[in-house]
Amino acid sequence: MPLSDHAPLPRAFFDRDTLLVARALLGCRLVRRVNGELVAATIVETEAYRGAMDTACHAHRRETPRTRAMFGPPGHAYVYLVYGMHWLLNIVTEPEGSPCAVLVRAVEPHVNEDAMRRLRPVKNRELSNGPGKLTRALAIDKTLYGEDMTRPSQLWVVKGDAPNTISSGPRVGIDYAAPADRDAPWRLWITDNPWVSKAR
DNA sequence: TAAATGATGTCCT
DNA sequence: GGACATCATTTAG
Repeated sequence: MPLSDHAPLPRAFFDRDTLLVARALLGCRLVRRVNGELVAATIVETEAYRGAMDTACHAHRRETPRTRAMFGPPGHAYVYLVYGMHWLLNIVTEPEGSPCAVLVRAVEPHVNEDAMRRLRPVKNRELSNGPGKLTRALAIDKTLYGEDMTRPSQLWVVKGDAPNTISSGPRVGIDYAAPADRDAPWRLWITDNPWVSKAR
């Protein structure tokens, strides 16, 4: 890949309405440098978590040590553990003080799929068709909490091919949220992409 | 200090 | 379709 393809998306890209960023991220490439190797995967599914007013968002009550990154400037990673075993990757959006983020729910291998398979040795699309699966395949965990993803050091995002069609629906696994937030179609995916996670 | 609870994945039937 | 693994974080007491 030419060097220009490695230029990270700038902070301004993330400093916008979260739903807009969640859309714009589809087709972009998540780039990871691990063990001296470069790996890239296309983002095919995202979810928008829209801050204090969104009862599905971890930051809707107040700032806590865990959610600190979401209150900070856009373009940083918000990584956390769910169910005691899975790391999930979010990218912080909107200005500092507005605790919003986009959850990356599924990716399609693009460059160096072998490295991903070594990190997560499973068959076919099981590799990265889910939020906890892709973090395993890209070696993303707590050590990347708060990482500045606008710098090409360990984890960043580069422009990709814009998808033809985008589909949307309710977010997954947020039964605890208020009905209006549960129903909001803030889960976005590339229509018909086979790497999209299975809906509940 | 203690208890409840997940922005999930895997294995079993 | 359902059970359950597994633990950091949060919230209650």
